[in-house]
Amino acid sequence: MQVRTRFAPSPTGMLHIGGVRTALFSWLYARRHGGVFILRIEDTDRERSTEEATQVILDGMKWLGLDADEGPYYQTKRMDRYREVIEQFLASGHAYRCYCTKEELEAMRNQQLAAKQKPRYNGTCRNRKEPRPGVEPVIRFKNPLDGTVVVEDAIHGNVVFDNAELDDLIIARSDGTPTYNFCVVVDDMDMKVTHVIRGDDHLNNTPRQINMLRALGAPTPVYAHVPMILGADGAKLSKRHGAVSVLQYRDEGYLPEALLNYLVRLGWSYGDQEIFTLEELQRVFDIHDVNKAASAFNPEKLLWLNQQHIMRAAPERLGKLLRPQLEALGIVCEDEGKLARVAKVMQERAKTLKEMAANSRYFFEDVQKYDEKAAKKNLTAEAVAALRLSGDKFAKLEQWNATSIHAAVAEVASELGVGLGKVAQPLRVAITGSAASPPIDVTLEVLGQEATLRRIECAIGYIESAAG
RNA sequence: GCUCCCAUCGUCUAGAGGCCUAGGACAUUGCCCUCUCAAGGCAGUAACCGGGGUUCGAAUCCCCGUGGGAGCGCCA
Repeated sequence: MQVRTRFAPSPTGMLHIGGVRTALFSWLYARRHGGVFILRIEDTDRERSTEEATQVILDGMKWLGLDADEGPYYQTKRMDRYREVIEQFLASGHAYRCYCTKEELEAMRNQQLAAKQKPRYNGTCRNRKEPRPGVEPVIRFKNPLDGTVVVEDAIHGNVVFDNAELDDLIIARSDGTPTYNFCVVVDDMDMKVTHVIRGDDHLNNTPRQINMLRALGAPTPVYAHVPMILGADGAKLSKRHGAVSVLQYRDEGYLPEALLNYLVRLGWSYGDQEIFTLEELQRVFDIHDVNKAASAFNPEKLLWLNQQHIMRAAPERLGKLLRPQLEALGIVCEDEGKLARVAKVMQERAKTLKEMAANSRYFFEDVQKYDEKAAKKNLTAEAVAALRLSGDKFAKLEQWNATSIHAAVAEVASELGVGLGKVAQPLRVAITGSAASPPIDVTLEVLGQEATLRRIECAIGYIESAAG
């Protein structure tokens, strides 16, 4: 039997990392088993669904590379089908019209709550024969009154629910529109979903869905209720830490494979391995190995993983991704070769592409302003000799590469009788404006001879004017 | 309130009764490497929620607490 999984977000809020992780698990499981991954947009709540949220889902999935084999399906386009099944339920006696008013329901609720009972519909209209004038009825599913439902969950094992705990849920509102739990059932059946992987906040909905599936004579899928993601403080995920659009991670300079790698390790592990490529994950991921407990989102580990993936990424690709980050800083560079060279020397010293861009300015524009502390320490009167001699030697270099530059710097140091640092640091500040950069030789190589000489002159001028 | 779920370092996790003096990773501290910043290497601090069982033996199995979470909508 072919595995068919689905990701079924509702576009009522922005797709965030919690949703992405369930999507990832579903996608991985389908890929691992050569199955089909379906994307379904659950937009039956027209009030709260937004075009923007739908677009974020689509763009986010695309950015992450979680490609769907089928869909996106939209529930709002399947209304005729839902009506058809409701009619079928009504005809078969699995559902009935309920004429209780919202006020009556509300009163019942309050009464039950006051009596410390679980609020449930009491079944008043279950056997009603005649309509009630003046009331547009809702349609309820006739849930079995006794017996138990066992949810066979791939993560939690068997979870048993008493039917007596369940009530007759509304499957169609008085305006005729179908409700969530019902639509899910019809969709999962029609789309032949074999594995329902979703957040464990849905575990309680599952027995109702199984009962409806049975009433339809449809097979029950394998369920896997994955634990939720908590905020860094252990509380519910909020905007402060992670409940933001996934696209924000792209804009902040995260690599999709890093975000995915981070999320997959939340509740899942494979020995002691921390860093995975997507190809590896597709090979080794198994939903049965997912933990039961919720886990807290840790931005620092995400940052570390992002850096690890940046270090492993191809410079050409990083260069392309660096470009928009630089543009956000007002730096335009169309030279892809140079962008790749910069990325190559910067890739093990940036946790995000955004940070890489911010620390790469000097490769693209002359130094506007020296870092105060760095200048005070390194752009001193004593440093002038080293700068001047370096400049002279650099000017004479015919081969401009790290090896020749390194040799020149070493010569300066030995001729002046000082350590390498006494030459490299002033150069670094002169060239980059700061005390931190890749090794001075590769930095200068990427920068180019002309700009190097210009900036050395500039720094000497700065020192002399500061002294005078 | 009722039902369901969950519980190992600060965080993510390994752990399927003896391999546990509880392992790895992030973070943190120190050291090494070093032209700076990183990266990397080495070392350190740090956990089985509590109580009862079962067993020769429990982080692992059972029960009861406690704590956290979810659901109980004409929301999804």
